[in-house]
Amino acid sequence: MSGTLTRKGAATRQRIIEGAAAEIREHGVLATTLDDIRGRTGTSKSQLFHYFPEGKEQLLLAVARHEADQVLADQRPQLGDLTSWPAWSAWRDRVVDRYRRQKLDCPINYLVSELGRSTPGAQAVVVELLRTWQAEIAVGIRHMQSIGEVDPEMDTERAAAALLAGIQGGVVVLMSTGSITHLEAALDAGIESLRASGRRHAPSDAA
Amino acid sequence: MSGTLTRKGAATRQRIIEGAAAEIREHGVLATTLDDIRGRTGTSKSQLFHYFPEGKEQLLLAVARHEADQVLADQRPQLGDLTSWPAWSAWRDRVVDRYRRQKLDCPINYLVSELGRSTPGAQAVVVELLRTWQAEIAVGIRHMQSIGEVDPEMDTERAAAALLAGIQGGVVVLMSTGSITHLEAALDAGIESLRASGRRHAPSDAA
DNA sequence: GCGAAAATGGACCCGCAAGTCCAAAAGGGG
DNA sequence: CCCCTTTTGGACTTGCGGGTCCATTTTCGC
Repeated sequence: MSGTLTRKGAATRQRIIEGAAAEIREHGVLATTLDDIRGRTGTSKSQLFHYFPEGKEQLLLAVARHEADQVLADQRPQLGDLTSWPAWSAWRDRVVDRYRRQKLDCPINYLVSELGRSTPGAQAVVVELLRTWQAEIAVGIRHMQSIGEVDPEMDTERAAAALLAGIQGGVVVLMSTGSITHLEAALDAGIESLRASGRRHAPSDAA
Repeated sequence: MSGTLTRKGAATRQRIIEGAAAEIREHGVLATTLDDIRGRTGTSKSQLFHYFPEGKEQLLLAVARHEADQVLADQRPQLGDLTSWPAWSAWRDRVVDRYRRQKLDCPINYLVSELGRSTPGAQAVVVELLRTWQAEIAVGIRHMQSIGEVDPEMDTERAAAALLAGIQGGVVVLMSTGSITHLEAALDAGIESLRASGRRHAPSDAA
């Protein structure tokens, strides 16, 4: 893997990343060995090191990037279209659904707890994910302010941060206990808080 | 370790747990080996297995219990006394402070992501911690309802769940990015939401 | 103080999983 | 069709870390 990459090579590389991601989702990073990945993807040890010369860490980082992209992709298009209360509600349902389906894993959480500490690269991936996520929520809030549905005095970034924190915490609780109610409660509370601020400021019936 | 445990033995056992906890807080579970613990606590391999015959997992579980207790202990007495808005504020500060100090680790988070999946015991520890935590918050909310500071119609458990999720998420973000603003924002938003509900329902000046 | 039980030291074993190596098999441009 | 590059297979090495064992010392009830 010195610059050039055959069509076949690129496919293999991608297969490795996706296979590794799946394996990790099922069994956790800790329990996932290169041999597991090798077995699942039908590749050989040399291929793993051919495409990821720096070893496991590099592979995990690639997986992390892939999963981080996925997290946001799974919220589209709703996340990019928070322009009415029904739209917010649709996004809320989308998020809940996404995590309800794959309750066991959170690609990002292990990322933080295992790679994050050691690898600066992993840190960066997570920071970027959270930054983007929060920014998109903030855009939505600002839009609601512009149409008079949210208190214009509200600190947009801080509100977005609180909502994002609620989501993250909801996911953590989901992973810990298997219960999705915290995620739902956090999302509902966050959104309701936005609506309430709007009603307080300029009571326009928005339902 | 067959039932009896000398005074000295008990001390050693405790030293091992605390040393292991510290080691894990500094370097993460993944990077902590029995030899690290042995070195740090000035013990020998045989002692580790003497006190934790089932091996590393048993030791980690003991550490988990210890850390879980610590989490709640660090919030006392404020957590048990959420009886006025200043008290809520004091608790909020206490939580923020606690996590500001040890930003790197969250004993519970690794617990979830690494032990949780494999060990049913670890799962139980976390569930219990979250349950207790939420219950105490709920008691605080109910008290505020009883003195007319929070909307009596509010679903107490759900509100407590949302607040708890915000905290957890704030901690996760802190660990990922090193920024504590999310934790602060989540706490502030959650508490403010409670206060707002009270003002809406029965506007008694509570500042 | 004496003997049993507990506590300790540390050498040793063993398996697993990351990483290395080389040689063989596509693949693909000219 | 030829040669060079990429891709692949899989055996092998190596180190690390969990776990075992036994001999020795300390503790403690009587």
